[in-house]
Amino acid sequence: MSAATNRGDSPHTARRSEIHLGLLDDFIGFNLRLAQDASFQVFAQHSGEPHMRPGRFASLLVIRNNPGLTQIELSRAIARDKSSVTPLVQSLQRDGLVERRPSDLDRRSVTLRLTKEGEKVLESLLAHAREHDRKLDDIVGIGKKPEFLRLLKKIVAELR
Amino acid sequence: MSAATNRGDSPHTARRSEIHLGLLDDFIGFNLRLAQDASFQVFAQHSGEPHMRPGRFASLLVIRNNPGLTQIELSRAIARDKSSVTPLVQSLQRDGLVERRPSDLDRRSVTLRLTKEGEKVLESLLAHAREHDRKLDDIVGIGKKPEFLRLLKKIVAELR
DNA sequence: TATTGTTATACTCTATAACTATA
DNA sequence: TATAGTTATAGAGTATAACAATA
Repeated sequence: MSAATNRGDSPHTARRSEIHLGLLDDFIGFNLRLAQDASFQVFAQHSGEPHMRPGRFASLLVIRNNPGLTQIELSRAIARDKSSVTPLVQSLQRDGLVERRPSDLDRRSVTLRLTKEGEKVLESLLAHAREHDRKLDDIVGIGKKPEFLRLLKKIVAELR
Repeated sequence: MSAATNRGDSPHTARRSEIHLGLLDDFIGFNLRLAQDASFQVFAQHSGEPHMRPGRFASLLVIRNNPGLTQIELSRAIARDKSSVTPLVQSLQRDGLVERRPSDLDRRSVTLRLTKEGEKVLESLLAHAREHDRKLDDIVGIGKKPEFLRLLKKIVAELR
C-alpha cells in the first residue's frame, strides 16, 4: 500500500468523501480496538444507567462476586490505584449501591458489599449485558463463539 | 455460575487470594475489552514514544493517508469534537510532526500534513505496531487469523 | 517498617458554548 | 445563516505523594 492515498487532489485542498486508514486495516490490535469501542458504545447507550461507566459496572460486579472484599483488593481487581478507588466507592455509596463496613480483623480496612438497591441495579445492568451479548452472539454465530472466545482469552493470557 | 462466590469466608473479612468475575467471563463484550486493554498496554509499553496515546497514533496515520485534510475532517475521522482536535494538532505541531497550512480554497480552513520528522516517527510507530501484531498473529495462529479478523470487522459493521 | 485508605494536587482527554473569521 | 477553528471552561478519570491510623 502506498504511503499517501490522496496526492491526486488539488494542492492545498481537503475535499474528499472518505478518509483512509491504510495498513492498520488488517491489524488484529486495531480491529480489536474498533470492535471493543463499538461494543461499549452500543452497550452504554442502551444500559439505562445515566452514570454508566465501565469502571462502575466492573466494580459492582466484583463486589457482588466477592462480598466483604477491601478497597485494596478491589483496586487490584480493576487495576486502578487505591486513590482512584476512594472516589469511585464513595460515589457508589452516595448512590446507595454499596455499603462500607469497618473490617473486624484489620481496623485499617473497609469491607464492601452491595446493598439491596445495588443488587437490583447490577441485576438490571447484567440483564442489559446479557441482551447486548446475545446480539454479539448472533453476529459472531453460535458455532464460532467458543473458538472466538478462546482466542480472546488466549490474547489476554499470553500477551506479556 | 453462582452470583456470590465467597460466602464461606468469615463475616467481615476479605482474605482471599483470587477475585472472581462471575458470569461476565463468557461474555464476548467483556473479553473483547480485556483483550483490547492487554493489547494496548503491551503496545504502548514498547512503542518507545513517551507521548504515545491512541489518539496521537491514529491522527498521524489519518494525516499521512490523507494529506491536506482539514481539522474538521480529521475530527470526523477520529470521532472527536473539533475543539478536542485543536490541542491535539497543536501538540503534534509543537513536536514537529505535523505541518499546518492555510487552505487555498477556504480561508477558514487549515490543511494538515506530516513533516519529515512526522513520517519518521509514524514509520517507527508502525514498525512497532507490525512487530506487536506479529505477536498477536502468533497467539491467534496464522490459520485462524482471517476468520478472527472477519468476526471483529463483522462486529463493528453490524453492531448498531 | 509496611499497609489501608484519604486527601491534595495535577495531568489528560473530552465536550459545550461562545467567539472570530470567513463562506 | 452556516461553517472552520480557537478559546474558556468544566467534568470525568487517572496517578503520585504525603499523611493518619493501624499492623
